[in-house]
Amino acid sequence: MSELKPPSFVSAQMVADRAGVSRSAVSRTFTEGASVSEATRRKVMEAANALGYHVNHLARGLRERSNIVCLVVADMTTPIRARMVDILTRKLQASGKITMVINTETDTESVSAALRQTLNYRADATVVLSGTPPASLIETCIANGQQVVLINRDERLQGSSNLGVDNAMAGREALYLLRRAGCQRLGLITSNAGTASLVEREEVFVQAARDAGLNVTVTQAGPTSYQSGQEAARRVFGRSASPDGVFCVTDLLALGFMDVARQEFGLKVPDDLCVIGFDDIEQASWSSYQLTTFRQPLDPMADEVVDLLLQPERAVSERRLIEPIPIWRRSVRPASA
Amino acid sequence: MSELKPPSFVSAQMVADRAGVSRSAVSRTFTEGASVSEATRRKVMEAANALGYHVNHLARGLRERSNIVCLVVADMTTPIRARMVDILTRKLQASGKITMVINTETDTESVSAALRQTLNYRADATVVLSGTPPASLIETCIANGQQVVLINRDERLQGSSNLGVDNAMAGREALYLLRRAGCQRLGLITSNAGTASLVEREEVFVQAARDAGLNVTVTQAGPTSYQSGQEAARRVFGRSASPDGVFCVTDLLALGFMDVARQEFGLKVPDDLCVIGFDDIEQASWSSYQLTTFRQPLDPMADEVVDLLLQPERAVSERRLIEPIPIWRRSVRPASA
DNA sequence: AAGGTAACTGCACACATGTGCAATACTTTA
DNA sequence: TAAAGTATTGCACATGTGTGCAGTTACCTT
Repeated sequence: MSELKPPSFVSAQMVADRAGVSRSAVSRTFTEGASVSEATRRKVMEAANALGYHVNHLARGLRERSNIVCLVVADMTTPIRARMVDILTRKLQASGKITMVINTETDTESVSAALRQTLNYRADATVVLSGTPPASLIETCIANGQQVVLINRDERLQGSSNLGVDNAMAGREALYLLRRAGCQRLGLITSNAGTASLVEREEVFVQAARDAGLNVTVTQAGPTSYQSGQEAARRVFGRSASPDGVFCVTDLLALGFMDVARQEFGLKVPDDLCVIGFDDIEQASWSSYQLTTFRQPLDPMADEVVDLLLQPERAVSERRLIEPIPIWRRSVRPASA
Repeated sequence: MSELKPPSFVSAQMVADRAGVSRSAVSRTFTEGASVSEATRRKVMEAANALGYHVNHLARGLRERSNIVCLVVADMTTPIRARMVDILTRKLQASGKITMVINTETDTESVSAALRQTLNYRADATVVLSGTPPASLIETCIANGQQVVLINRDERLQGSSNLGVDNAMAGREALYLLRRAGCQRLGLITSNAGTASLVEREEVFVQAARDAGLNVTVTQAGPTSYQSGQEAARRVFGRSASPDGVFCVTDLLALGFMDVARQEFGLKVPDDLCVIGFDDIEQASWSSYQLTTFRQPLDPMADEVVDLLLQPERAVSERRLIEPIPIWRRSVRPASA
């Protein structure tokens, strides 16, 4: 569409001409461990600085690894996602990679387009934070020698590395905490996202309750957000048999739920109502909330991702599970009254 | 350090061989508007799909524009930054660009490294969301034909496009709202970040108050965060002559400030204390806060950035100012009692 | 001083692409 | 049917690197 002139960058040849050496000398000057005499190196550096030369990583990427890692992510404004992107880009950078962010919707078509971009730019690896990539494209990535790491998507896709938090543990522990607090009528709040992680937390919680002879009212609101949490609370407390202990599969849901429960229904947390979330986003620690929750250990997870990328042979297809960390705050009573 | 084999991608030559045509034919098949017969195009597409071929954008980037845009950003977990990154990546993608995110600290050394990466990857353009890039590097970028867009950094750097919100307007309006609410003792809460934007909001507010014959107590806490807002509140209300109306240069500061004022000092908002923020992050609208604030119109700003990139001739060095939108909520009294 | 060795340098190739130019195949017109 | 015109194709070049290989230089040892 646009016939824009490409930017005119300075090439190694120009530097070589100015320094009066061969282009190879320039290349070697900028290559770790290559053999160049101190004299030529100095001449080259001088010319390079004068001209403002910077090695072209695109061209370099033609011969060897591109050092590009693609990050496929949706819902980037969600606090937990923002933190993950932050930490990942940081750690990837620190290990010499550069991050391309592809912002998708969670629908498959959109993710497919993202995966194609990954291939177009010859990324060494693709990290998928959200959405469900189609198996066929994953295979293409892997066939081309790319590494694929899926985070918190537990669809087992052949050849990709999987990494996620132990949702089952959170579901069981949440139930334990609520029971210990003496809650009689349990509730579970989830979104309609249908992500495997969310579903797993829900199912384990409900099953564990059933095993203990307790019933759970499941409420499914809209997308994973504060507003959905509010709406869920209005639905839950707008009728009889309202719960006195709820597990929200996400902190955002929990915070919206708490606000409506307190402000619109006059409930006291944790006296009348105990609330547990999941993620440990920053807002959960704010003094208005003090939400008991499970922290996703993002730092160790990101470390694990970087490790996988640096040592591809470690990339077993078996799923790596990381334990979430229970964060005890004041939205749950310590023991039954 | 690592002698990792580069991924083995399928090239246009392989497709050509399989389809029994020349490599040019393959190239033209994937080039908009090039001349290829329907028959060969079909043969090529078939071979390409069978092999899983994807055009190498790195190689393409050698001859023409790379379509890469670098986003230099710090404090990515801040809600306002996360939203900006989200919106920008989205819009850039929609206009055929791909985004490289470079996560920096705000210190100059770190930003310099980021700018060098930009040059290494032959980005068409660099968008700086945070930090202050050194003028010399900006010049290098521009000399190489790159476009540089600085957002909310009003250091006027020669040749770069500048874009930001009208901080002065917000400062003046904040004062007006507080005075109309009948506030007598004004306070201003700021961070120690020292960003030009923050400083400008502060100075305009203080000056406007002075012009009206009012005094303002300025409190400078730590970095721009909820915790700094809390700390500021403890400092402010822990002594005599505490304010009954404050302008916090950032929503995060305002929310922390409000929480401590209400929970630790028993103040009622807006009855005893009026609070105004800036940014309109999502949490400002949460029912626990209902913060009156000024919205950064991120969508129009991002549109403007994309426009600038697509029409470089529009990139005047003059600064583009966008008006923040006053968002009226309940943290300020509508009129004096 | 001769010979051997180690350090350095430059040539040429490979990497994957887009396109100008000339050659060829096909279609239309007189 | 021939000529003229048009659509398609392939060659070869250019883009900027890194590196194997061979050739050159400097230095050290005997």
